[in-house]
Amino acid sequence: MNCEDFEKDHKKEMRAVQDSMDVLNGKWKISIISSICYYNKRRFSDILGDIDGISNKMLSKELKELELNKLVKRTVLDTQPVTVQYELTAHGKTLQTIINNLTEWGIKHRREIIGK
Amino acid sequence: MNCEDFEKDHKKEMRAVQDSMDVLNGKWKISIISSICYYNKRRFSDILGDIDGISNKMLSKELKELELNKLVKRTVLDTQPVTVQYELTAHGKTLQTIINNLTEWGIKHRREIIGK
DNA sequence: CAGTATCCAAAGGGATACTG
DNA sequence: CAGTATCCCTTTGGATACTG
Repeated sequence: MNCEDFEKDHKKEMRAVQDSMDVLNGKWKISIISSICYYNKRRFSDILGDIDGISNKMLSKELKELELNKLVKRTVLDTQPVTVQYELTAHGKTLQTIINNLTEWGIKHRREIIGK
Repeated sequence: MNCEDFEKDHKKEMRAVQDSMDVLNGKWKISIISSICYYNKRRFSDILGDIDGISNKMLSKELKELELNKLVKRTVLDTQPVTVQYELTAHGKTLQTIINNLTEWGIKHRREIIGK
C-alpha cells in the first residue's frame, strides 16, 4: 500500500466516524435512544419525563430525525385520546454496544477530569 | 432493587453517556482526534490539511477544548519559526475503541440508509 | 507557523401558547 | 395525549484580516 492509499483509507474512516456522529448529534439524541431502549417501548410524554430539561419541541424534532435515520419506529395506537409508542428498530438496537462504551467511558472520563 | 433504584441507575447511565457526548461534540472533534491518532504526532497546519473544510479558528477552538479535557497534549517546539505538536494523552487513547466502533457503525449505517 | 480578532449570517434551542 | 407554531435570544461557525 502506497502513501496515497494510506491517506485515502484514513479519509474514509473519518467520513464513517463523522456519519455516525451526525446521526447521534443534537443535544438529546443519545438520551432519547437510551430512554426508549431502557423501557423497550415508550410514549412521547414518558420520554419527555425521562429526560431532564428537554422541551416537547426538541423531543419532537429529534424523534423525527431518529425516525428518518431508521433508528426508531413510531406507532400510533388507536386509543382515546391518541397515544404514540416509540421503539428501537433492529438497526437502532445495533447502537447498544456504542452506548455501553460511551457510558463506561463517560464514567472513566469524569474520574479523570474531576476525580483523583 | 426497587423501582426507584431502577430509575436512578438509568439517570446515572444517561448522565455518563451525555458526559461522553459533550466531550466529543462539536463539528470537528472526532476528526481531529482521529487525525492526531492516525499520525501519532501532528502539527497544527498538518491537521488543518487533514480535515476538509475546517478553519483555523475552529481547529484552534476545538483543540483547546480537547486539551482542557486532557485528551490531547500540546507541545511547543523550539524551532524557527515555532512549531507546535499535538498528540493524544493516555486518556485520549482510551477513545480508540469508541472511535473504531463508531467507524464500523457508520459504514453499516450508510448501507442501511442509502445502500441495499 | 500557529494562532487571534472581528464581523456577521445562519442554526440552535427555550418559553409559551395553541390544535386535532 | 402528542404534537405545531411563534417569538426571540444565544450559540455556531465561515470569511477575512492581522500578530508574535
